[in-house]
Amino acid sequence: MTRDLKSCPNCHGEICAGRVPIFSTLDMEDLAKLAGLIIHRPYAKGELIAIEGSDLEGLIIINKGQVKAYRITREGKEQILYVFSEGDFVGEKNLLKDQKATYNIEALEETNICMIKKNDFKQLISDYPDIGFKIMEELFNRLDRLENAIKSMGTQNVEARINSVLLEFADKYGKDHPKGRLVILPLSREGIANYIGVARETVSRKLTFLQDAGVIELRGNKKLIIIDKEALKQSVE
Amino acid sequence: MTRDLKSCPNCHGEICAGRVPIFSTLDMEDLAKLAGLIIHRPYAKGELIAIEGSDLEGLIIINKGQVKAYRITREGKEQILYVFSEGDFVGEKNLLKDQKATYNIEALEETNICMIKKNDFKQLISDYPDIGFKIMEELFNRLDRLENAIKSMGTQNVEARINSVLLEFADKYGKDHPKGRLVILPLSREGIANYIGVARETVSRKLTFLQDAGVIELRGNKKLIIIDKEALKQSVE
DNA sequence: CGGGCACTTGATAGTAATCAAGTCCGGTGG
DNA sequence: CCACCGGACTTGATTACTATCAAGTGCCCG
Repeated sequence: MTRDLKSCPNCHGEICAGRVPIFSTLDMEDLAKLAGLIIHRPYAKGELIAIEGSDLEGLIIINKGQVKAYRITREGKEQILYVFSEGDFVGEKNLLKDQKATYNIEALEETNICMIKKNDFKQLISDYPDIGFKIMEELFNRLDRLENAIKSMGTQNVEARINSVLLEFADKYGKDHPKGRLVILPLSREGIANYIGVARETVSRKLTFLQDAGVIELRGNKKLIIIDKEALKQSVE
Repeated sequence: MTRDLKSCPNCHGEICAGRVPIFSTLDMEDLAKLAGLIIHRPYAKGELIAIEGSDLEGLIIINKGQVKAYRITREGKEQILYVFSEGDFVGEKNLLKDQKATYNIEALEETNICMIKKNDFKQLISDYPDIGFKIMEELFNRLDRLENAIKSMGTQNVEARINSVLLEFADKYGKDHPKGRLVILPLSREGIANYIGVARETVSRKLTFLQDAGVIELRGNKKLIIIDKEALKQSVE
């Protein structure tokens, strides 16, 4: 993060900030002011944007692409906590406390990020309480997801976990399709396994099981079609 | 929550608000103003403060006592998400969105709460951005705990889960003691089991195992002494 | 002193992890 | 265009762990 942060060629500051939900309450004039505070930087697939235990200079906003936030467990396994994509922010925990990053952030594909320095951002929230509310709203969503994840992880219910991750991806990365909803998976089988905390073989088995049950249709390794969304929802709650 | 909210006999508004971390940046004058907005209410042990799916009128602050926040899983098991005690707040998710409560809140003992209505609180944050920052800080802490919980739940590592809950309770409910740290457990074995998502028998077994290993010493069902804190920390990370 | 409740302890069974082969697919080079 | 190669995925067999079922045991309170 201490490397050269050059302006990214793919986006202009104004557009970038305007696309982000947390700034949706700002008008053009405010956005223009904000644009000056933003630093851009591109990352290649597999490149680390932040490393657990290192310092973060500010808030990171995903402008294009996808990233995963993960930790390595004591057993050496990767536990993915979040998958973020365009418009999401990350690194917020370090805004208030002078805390080190609590997880690694890695680009899952070619990704452009915008960064706002800590103090600039704090000032921004003081000036525009609505931005603070937006941040809180997003934090509530994350808490919600984690609370749900814990509920399903607690009950030893691997099936429910797979189903809810499929529904989550259907929401974020799905397109409508004559047979149902076509989902382009941001993660490999192993990635999904690391996300929901099971072995990768188990993911394979459960997915083929779901296919046999007619709930989904696998289309190679990166795509699948959700045919019976209700069946997935049902077993989640 | 729509029942009679009477002023509680055990506390005066000013003191109540002053004791709460999120209001620590307010001076006496502001606290006095705030006091007028607060509604008090006592709850008996076992009484429900909020029910999943019902409306919440505002932010709840625990003034005295302890509460648990939990959901019932599809298998009919209770999944405890949080244990809150004096100075903690809860019900924040409903402040911004007009959302129903996402979990039940139940008093674990005789408990007094303070409540601030939604709109009053939003106004308060707009007027005092520092309160918003305090709230965010606490939300970050909760995210942290949940992220850690997921990490240890993902790895099938029941021991790590027990150890981290012991460390958590040692922090919040522990007192120093010649042999180590005396912890007064807010939850029964079953409660602990529901908190970390295992069977209650497993909690018993692991605790006796820890006692045999000389790491803790059980003192009846409600108290224990942590003798070797480092051993617990070690296996958590 | 007796009853009830929470906790402990033991035996069994189920589920997912792990270990171990295969199989499929995309890419590369002939 | 086809054959080969490597990586990711699938499938199968075994193992390990925890849930579940089932008795006990101890403690608190009347």
